[in-house]
Amino acid sequence: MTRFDVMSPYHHGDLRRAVLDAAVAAVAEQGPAGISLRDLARRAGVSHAGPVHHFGDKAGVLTALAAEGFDLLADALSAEGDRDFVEVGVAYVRFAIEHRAHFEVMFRPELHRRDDPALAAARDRAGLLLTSGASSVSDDGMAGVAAWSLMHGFANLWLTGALRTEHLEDPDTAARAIARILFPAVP
Amino acid sequence: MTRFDVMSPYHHGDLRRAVLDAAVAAVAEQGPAGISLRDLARRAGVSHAGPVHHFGDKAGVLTALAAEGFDLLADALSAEGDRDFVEVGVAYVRFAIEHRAHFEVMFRPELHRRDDPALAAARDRAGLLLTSGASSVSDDGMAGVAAWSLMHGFANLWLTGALRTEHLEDPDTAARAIARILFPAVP
DNA sequence: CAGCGAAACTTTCCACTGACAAGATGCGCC
DNA sequence: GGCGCATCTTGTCAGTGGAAAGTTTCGCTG
Repeated sequence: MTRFDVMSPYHHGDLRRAVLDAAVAAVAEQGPAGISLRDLARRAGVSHAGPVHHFGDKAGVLTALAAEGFDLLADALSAEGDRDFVEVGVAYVRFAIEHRAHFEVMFRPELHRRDDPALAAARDRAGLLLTSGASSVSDDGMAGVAAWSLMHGFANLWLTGALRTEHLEDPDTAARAIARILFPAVP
Repeated sequence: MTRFDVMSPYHHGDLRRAVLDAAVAAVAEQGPAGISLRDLARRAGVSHAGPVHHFGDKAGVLTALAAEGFDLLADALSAEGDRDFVEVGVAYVRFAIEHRAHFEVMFRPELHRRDDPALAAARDRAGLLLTSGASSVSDDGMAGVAAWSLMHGFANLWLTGALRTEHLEDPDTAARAIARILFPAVP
């Protein structure tokens, strides 16, 4: 970030990335509903209309953030391979917690443009990895829906704090435990 | 609602209820993030500062809505009895879809005051019904967490539209199908 | 290397929102 | 009958999203 001494107020360098980073920080601090486009501009060090050029409007920022999130999720899932579904499920929960800001925006369709091409592509890529992992277990695809629902629900309940009353250890082992309830047979 | 001809602009009659009803309608139309306190006031037919007296601020409205939602959920769950967990799970999903506005606000802690007494009481009541239903199946309580996660995740994925690609019939039968995967033994 | 068009960012402006303060009204209670 | 207080209104202010128009710099063409 040597932009303050060498660059003029125009041409930030990589404003798009700076705004997305600022959005991650802002969402982590105050939730997806509390973010302000002008605050993102301030964090990035540009005027309040700077981000508009790259994203169009506020929904554009969150759309880009969601697309980036689905790409990161697909990376995290494919890194786990397709061998054990339990570990894929644990990776899903770990992603939701480590990339909380992305995850929260990804599943808020009212906050972004769900027909955005980049978003749709990233979402389809992650969706394929999710369903293919458990489709081999059953035939009608319901097992895949159940597996996704289980891990998605646990991640959501954990993030919203609904499970804090239970004496759960870390989310990793808890996620593994409930995944093993659904898929007890590990070859 | 005969207030327009008999009542003066002051003393609405039941403004608290009118604002909550307006909030349900507004959340259903544009999501929990898009609602405006002034719009709720307009829908209820009062000035823009009318609701403040009853709810304090915007978070107060959503807190009251969340508390009402947990009460409705507890009613729906206890109406199903505690005999078959599968049917309790189906009732959970049905509630999420039929009372979508309530459900979406209930699990957005950043939108309301989570330490509100009425909200905490309603949430604890519903939480007790949720965990007790499946705790008899297992011993360490993990089965209860798994059951809640499964139905909560399915409801969320259904509401966000993430499952629309699959050729699922109605949510009721789909929810029953995945609940039976987790609890195959129905006495 | 000059200049020209487009991209990147700024400034200005408007309608709307949340929150607060102060005022107006009418219900209930003595 | 009048007084206190809950209820609702009006007025105001800072902050926000978005659009329009202006300014500066990049990069390409000649």
